[in-house]
Amino acid sequence: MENQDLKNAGLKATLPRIKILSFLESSDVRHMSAEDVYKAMLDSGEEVGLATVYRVLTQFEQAGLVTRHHFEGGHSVFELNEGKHHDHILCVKCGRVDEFVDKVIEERQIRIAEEKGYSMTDHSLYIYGICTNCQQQS
Amino acid sequence: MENQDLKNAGLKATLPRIKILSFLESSDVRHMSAEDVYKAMLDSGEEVGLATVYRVLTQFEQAGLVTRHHFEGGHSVFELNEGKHHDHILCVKCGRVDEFVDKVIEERQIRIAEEKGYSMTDHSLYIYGICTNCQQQS
DNA sequence: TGAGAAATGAGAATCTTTCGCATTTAGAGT
DNA sequence: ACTCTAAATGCGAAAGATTCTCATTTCTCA
Repeated sequence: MENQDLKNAGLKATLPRIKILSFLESSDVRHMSAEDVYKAMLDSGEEVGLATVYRVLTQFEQAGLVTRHHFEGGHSVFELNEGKHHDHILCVKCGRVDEFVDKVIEERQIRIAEEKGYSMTDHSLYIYGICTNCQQQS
Repeated sequence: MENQDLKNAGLKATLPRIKILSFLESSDVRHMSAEDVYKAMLDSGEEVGLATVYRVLTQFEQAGLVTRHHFEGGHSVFELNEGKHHDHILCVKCGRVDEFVDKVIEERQIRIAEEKGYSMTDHSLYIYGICTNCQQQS
């Protein structure tokens, strides 16, 4: 039940939060902008303000329920955290997105932060390329 | 001479472009937002519009003279392309930026792209954290 | 069930970036 | 050097994303 997930995260179980969380969990699309979520709320007849969507997503991020990605074009997308951390590799032609995790890279990043005197809070790695399908076409 | 650099890049050698390029080349700060460049122009008494700064930086990017980075907070910074590739580690409190290169990570990335069937064209890696100075303050 | 704290909605505000258009300028040809 | 035309600029307006303000509503838990 979302109700409990929210409380565990230290958030009051309010209607907008429940609606948004359950929408994120039920959607097949994994990466959504705040606007996307807002529209989905309206479409399903819920009364939720855009400002609230932003607030809630930001809280979810801080609570570790979702991850925020800063893609090109100056807008962010949110992704539900299910399972473990991962990075992304995406096709510059068709937009396909795959995920991966690499222990070696994870470790090196921590090492680098240490060397530079930083206390690492987060990191983001995107590999851009052309996927198998698109290579065969051109 | 900037004049020739611009022509080589296929751009008319106009006053604003020359001013901006030579400013980028002479500054010790390597990462600057459009706003930073704009202010610098005003400070040195040049009459350049903010819109022009954006246009020029975008053209420079397309011409390969600078690289645009999408940092957190929804604003971009530009960096003059000199020398070799590198990644960035930045402080989420004060905005300080450091650079690094890690052979191991570079190699792993290529390997991962291969495994996933991608032909890698590019990649971006940002580590976020709190720098030495900011750790001591709070 | 009621009080107080926290959350929400709606629109205004902010911030970065882009557009539209009248005016100016670089650069090829004379 | 001089002129002409396309390209570039400056300015303010506009757009898009996100945040803020504050009056009103909703949770929580005693």
